[in-house]
Amino acid sequence: MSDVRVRIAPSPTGDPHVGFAFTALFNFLYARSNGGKLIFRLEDTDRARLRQDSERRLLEGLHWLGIDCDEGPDQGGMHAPYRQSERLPLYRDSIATLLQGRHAYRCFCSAARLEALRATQRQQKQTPRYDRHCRTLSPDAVARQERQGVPSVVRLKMPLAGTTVFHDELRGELSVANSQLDDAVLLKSDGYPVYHLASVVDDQAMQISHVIRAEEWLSSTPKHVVLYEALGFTPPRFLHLPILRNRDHSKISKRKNPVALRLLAQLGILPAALVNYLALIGGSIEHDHEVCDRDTMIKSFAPQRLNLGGPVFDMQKLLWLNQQYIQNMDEDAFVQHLREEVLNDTKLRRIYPLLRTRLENFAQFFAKAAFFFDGVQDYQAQLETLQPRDELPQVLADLCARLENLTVWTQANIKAQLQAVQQENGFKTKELYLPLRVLVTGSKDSPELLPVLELLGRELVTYRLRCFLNR
RNA sequence: GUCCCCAUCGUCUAGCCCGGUCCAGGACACCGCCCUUUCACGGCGGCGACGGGGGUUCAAAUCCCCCUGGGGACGCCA
Repeated sequence: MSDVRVRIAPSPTGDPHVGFAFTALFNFLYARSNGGKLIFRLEDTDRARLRQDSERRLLEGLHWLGIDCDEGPDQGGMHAPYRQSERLPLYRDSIATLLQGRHAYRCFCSAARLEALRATQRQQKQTPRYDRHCRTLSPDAVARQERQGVPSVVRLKMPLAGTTVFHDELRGELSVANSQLDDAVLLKSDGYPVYHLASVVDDQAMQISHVIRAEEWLSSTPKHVVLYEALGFTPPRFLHLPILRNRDHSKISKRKNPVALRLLAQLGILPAALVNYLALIGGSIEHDHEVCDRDTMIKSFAPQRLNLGGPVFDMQKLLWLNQQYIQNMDEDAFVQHLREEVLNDTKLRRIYPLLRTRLENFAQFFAKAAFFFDGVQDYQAQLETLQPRDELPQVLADLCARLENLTVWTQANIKAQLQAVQQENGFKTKELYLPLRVLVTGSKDSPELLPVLELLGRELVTYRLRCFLNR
């Protein structure tokens, strides 16, 4: 039995995407190849950005990928609860300890003041940083403000001099001058902890041995190390994973790639192929065995092999791998997959009302319903015959953004957005609906638009719009 | 702007730690040929990279420094 304990710790703010899958997979492989434990922890300390069914989707995403955790909110464990919103007392205790040990202080600065401060600093080309206005407040002054009910946060009192050194499993010894570090907020005025505090406290409490997370956290690791020490903890080992990129090398985004796991599934990607692909670009498998099953992956897993340059997410190679997997399926698996994932009853029943009046025979089903199944539509020729208005791209970009932010994906809500966009831009109904129909279904001859949009789902609709906008 | 990380074909990478076997190997994509009534699969071949400059050394993709380039962080978001 090993004492390796790693965690997957997403925040429930949206749909699980490939970056999440990449980090999750690496943690999974790390745990399984070392006989360790994998913990799922929900970092739900931001109630403003919290999305209702996000937790469920994250769990579904992991399940789809075949990444099973040993402890988590759905299955429990000896360090329950696994939702940070249910662990508030723990963070308050830590705050009390820090305050008592003078490692932290109360700050009464308003959001407006901080914003103004940052604006000036930016303007003067200085590093935006808290000016430590409240760091030297006298106990009396603090007590007075508290009595008056002025909202406050708790900040970490960073050492002013010296250097913080830590070790990254892939990069070796890293260090940063303490003078570069900010007095970060640890506890928000709503009583919820900020990521830095919550993750440090929980990683300690849950006896996490290795913090494996994306590289965007690398620069805040010194802060965490100071926190660990202020709390009297020994820091875990750190391993920072490169960030996936778009073709232009920017941080991967849904704007430029089909990143949502649900979308990838809709595009017909097998989870095993995705996992294989992520392991491949993550250096997790031996390069001369590109097609690699999970057991081999676990057996030959060698984190040191990981390339530190952020890999470009290459849909073409993913599709090639997917093809390999389909090719290697036996007859039963092939038929079963088609029946359960592609042409399942639920889907057919949803298509039924849209298509039943449009078929002269059942052979036409595949031609007329193809756009429900295929990823990319060949719309070019059809679109040209419509002679769309020049403003169409901007209008559709606007629409796309609106659809993305729609809280609930229903026909009524979609219609409201369509109408708003149409009115604001002075488009006739036909001028908007017809091109939209062609872009989304590949044809003018397709079922009623709103039900189609609803059925296709947000991911696929916005993906197809993006394909047009990025063309 | 400040700090941090990174750097081999268009993309993913092998090689780098322990310098010579590398005029740099594989995969995707692309191009050509073969197979094939077609297309795909498969087979064969082609195109294509050590970012630049200084060192160290008999010898550098490999070690060191500088530059350049790319990325990330700088929120009462994670």
